[in-house]
Amino acid sequence: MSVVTRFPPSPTGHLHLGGARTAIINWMYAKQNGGNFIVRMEDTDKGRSSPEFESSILNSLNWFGLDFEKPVIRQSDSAVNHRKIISQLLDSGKAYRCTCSLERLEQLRAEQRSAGLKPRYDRRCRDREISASTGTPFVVRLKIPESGSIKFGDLVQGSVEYQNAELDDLIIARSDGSPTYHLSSVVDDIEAGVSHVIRGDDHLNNTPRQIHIFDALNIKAPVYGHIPLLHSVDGKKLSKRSGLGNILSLAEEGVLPNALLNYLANIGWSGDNGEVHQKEKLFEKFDLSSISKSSARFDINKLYWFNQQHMVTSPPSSLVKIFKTFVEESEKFDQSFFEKVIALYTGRANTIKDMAEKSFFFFKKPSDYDSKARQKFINPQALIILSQAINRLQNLDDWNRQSIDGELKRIVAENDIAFPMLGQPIRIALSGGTNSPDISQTLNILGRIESLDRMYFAAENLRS
RNA sequence: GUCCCCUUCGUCUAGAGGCCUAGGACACCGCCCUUUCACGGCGGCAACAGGGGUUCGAAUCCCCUAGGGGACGCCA
Repeated sequence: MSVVTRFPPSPTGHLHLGGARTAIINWMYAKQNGGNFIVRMEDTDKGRSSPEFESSILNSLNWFGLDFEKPVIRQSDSAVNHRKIISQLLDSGKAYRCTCSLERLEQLRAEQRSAGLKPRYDRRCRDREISASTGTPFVVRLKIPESGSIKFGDLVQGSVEYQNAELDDLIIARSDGSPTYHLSSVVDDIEAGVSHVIRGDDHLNNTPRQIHIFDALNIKAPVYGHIPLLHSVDGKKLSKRSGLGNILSLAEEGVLPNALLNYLANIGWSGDNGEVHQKEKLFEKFDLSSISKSSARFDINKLYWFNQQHMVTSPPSSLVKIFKTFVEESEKFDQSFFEKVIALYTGRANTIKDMAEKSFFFFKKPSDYDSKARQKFINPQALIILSQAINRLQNLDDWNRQSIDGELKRIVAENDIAFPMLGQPIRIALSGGTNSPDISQTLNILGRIESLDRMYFAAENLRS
């Protein structure tokens, strides 16, 4: 049997982290087993679905680099098939028409609840043989056996058993004839030959109902795997409010897709001992059956750590494009300049955005000087040494890291001062503050003209 | 309320009766490296939810309690 997994978002919102995780796991499972991964838009809720969300979700998937079968299936396209199946179920006596009103259902639930029972449909219409031409609106419900149980093996949860007595006769068609989620989901899975349904464990309770639909259709149910939900830092279910409603916002911060992928795969699973891996390596090692059954919290710090690791191992040239989006007037600088700056900063930043913020002075003269830094390192003597450095660097034969470094060391030795006495004023002149990478590297990359210009300007303006 | 699932350092987890003085990773703290900021190296802090059993022996098996999550829609 060939493996087919699926990711069925409803286009009623952006792709959030929880959804991204189930998508990734489905994708990995398919890859691991040489199968196919399909994406199906569950857009039957016309009121809430929108094309904007649909493309946002697809964009997110593409950003991750998860390849899925084309074209993307749209549930609304198979409405005819769904209706056919519904009448087939009706004809075979596996389903029945129910004319109970919404009001009655609501009242029934209220009564059951107050009696300490689980709210369930009481099957009043089950044996009433209501015809299609009754005149009153009706829904179609599936006949669920009143006794016995449904048992299935779950890739994550292990062996799961539900008593049929806990279930009620679920609605498979609304009074307007349209199919409900359970039915369309099952029918579409059959249609697409889905072999493995891997989804959030909020669907675990739905599974016995769906298996009953498969049974009624005389078709073998797929293999299930219910992964625990991802929670936000406060332990609650992830929501748009927690700021993680859209994974594209992480992309905008400069989180690398592979880093997020790596992090997401490592939640609830450490068969890999938390190692850093690129996408291709990840699905070789990932093991669905060893994923934890308890829900996990999203930890931005760990994500940042993974991101840094991935930045460090990525060739700087591959980061230029994203990096540029954070730099003003980026067209003024060439590719190799970007690469040099990035190489200098990969180990010093959590995200590309962070990197751009920390290295801003490579692209823009500092507009002011940090007052604490001034106080600590700028004094008459420091200014004299700075001027001396300007002269010496101006006349340096070669402008490269070694020659600059050698010259600076000579100046320090001749003046018999500690290196910071020279280094920090230069740093302040170049960057506006006291934090920067290695000073000779910084001078080297910034270039002779720009460096001297900044130092000269600083020597003049730091006087007061 | 009812049904289902879960519970090991702050967080993610290792752990399938003796290998556990409970291991790793992130975060945090300290030291080293160092010319600042980082990286890196070394070290530290820190957990078996509680209570009963079973057993020579329990983080691991059983029961109860508590806490957390999910589900109970003519949403998906």
